[in-house]
Amino acid sequence: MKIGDLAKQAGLTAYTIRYYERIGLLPPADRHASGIRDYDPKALIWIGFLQRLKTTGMPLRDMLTYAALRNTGAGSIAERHDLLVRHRASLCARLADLNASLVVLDAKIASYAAPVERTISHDHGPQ
Amino acid sequence: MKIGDLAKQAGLTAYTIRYYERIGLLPPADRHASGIRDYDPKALIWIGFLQRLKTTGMPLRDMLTYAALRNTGAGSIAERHDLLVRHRASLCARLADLNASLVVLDAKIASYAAPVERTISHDHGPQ
DNA sequence: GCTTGACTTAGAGTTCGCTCTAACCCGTAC
DNA sequence: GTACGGGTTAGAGCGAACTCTAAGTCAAGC
Repeated sequence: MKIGDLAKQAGLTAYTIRYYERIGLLPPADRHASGIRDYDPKALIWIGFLQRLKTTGMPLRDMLTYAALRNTGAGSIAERHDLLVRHRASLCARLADLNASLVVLDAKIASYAAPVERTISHDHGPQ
Repeated sequence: MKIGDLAKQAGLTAYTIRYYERIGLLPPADRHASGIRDYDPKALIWIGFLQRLKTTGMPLRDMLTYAALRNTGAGSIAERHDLLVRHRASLCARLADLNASLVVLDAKIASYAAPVERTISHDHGPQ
């Protein structure tokens, strides 16, 4: 699987994949004789997980930490577990924050909705 | 109220407040005779709302649109309402996405938790 | 009357996460 | 055998949202 195919399937660009490899987020890919990167479809699973971490707001440097631990093998499982638990906590905090913001937003929308009707009936209404 | 006080109360820096004024997110502040910005405490309410929009992922340029509408007065209420409704939808989408990610994260954590216990009992456990 | 510290401005610098360019190579189809 | 559509590299550029610097002004306290 060439980099272009992997990129398409992952919803990334080839630039991004090379960038991830460069900073160490993806392991160096196997190469064809001519130097072209040749990916195992399993790479998609790892990339998918990275995308999850990303959408939940984890910065690349923390993903790097996680990736580095992963490369050290089973001995780092406890540390990886802890890292994810900490990330889970920050995700929950953000969820709570966003839910609170949703309430504020709804209140604001409601406060606009009523006056809009009044304005319409004053300015353009049937009477 | 000087810019430093406002900054402290809003949890921003004076740099950020001047930046917001420069790009049009905050109205030009009143000035002392000597040119120093003199804020009405009401500015805090507006800044607080901007921070809500920010934490819910609205980019500054959309806040600028909203601020510009607000400056045109009551005639823009319907538009402001629509802008917030659209933002609400994107917030809900993000909440759904994050909740889904939380499930994935929990699964991953669970998959680590079991092996960790096994590892502990093999390597350092009482038996 | 001088120091201190907060203010002013324009504009440069920083961080993050890409995104692209330039210059090159290489295998396949026609 | 050549054009094309990929691939390769190092490194520059970008957009967002600040963050800070430089050079200067000014008011209050000692």
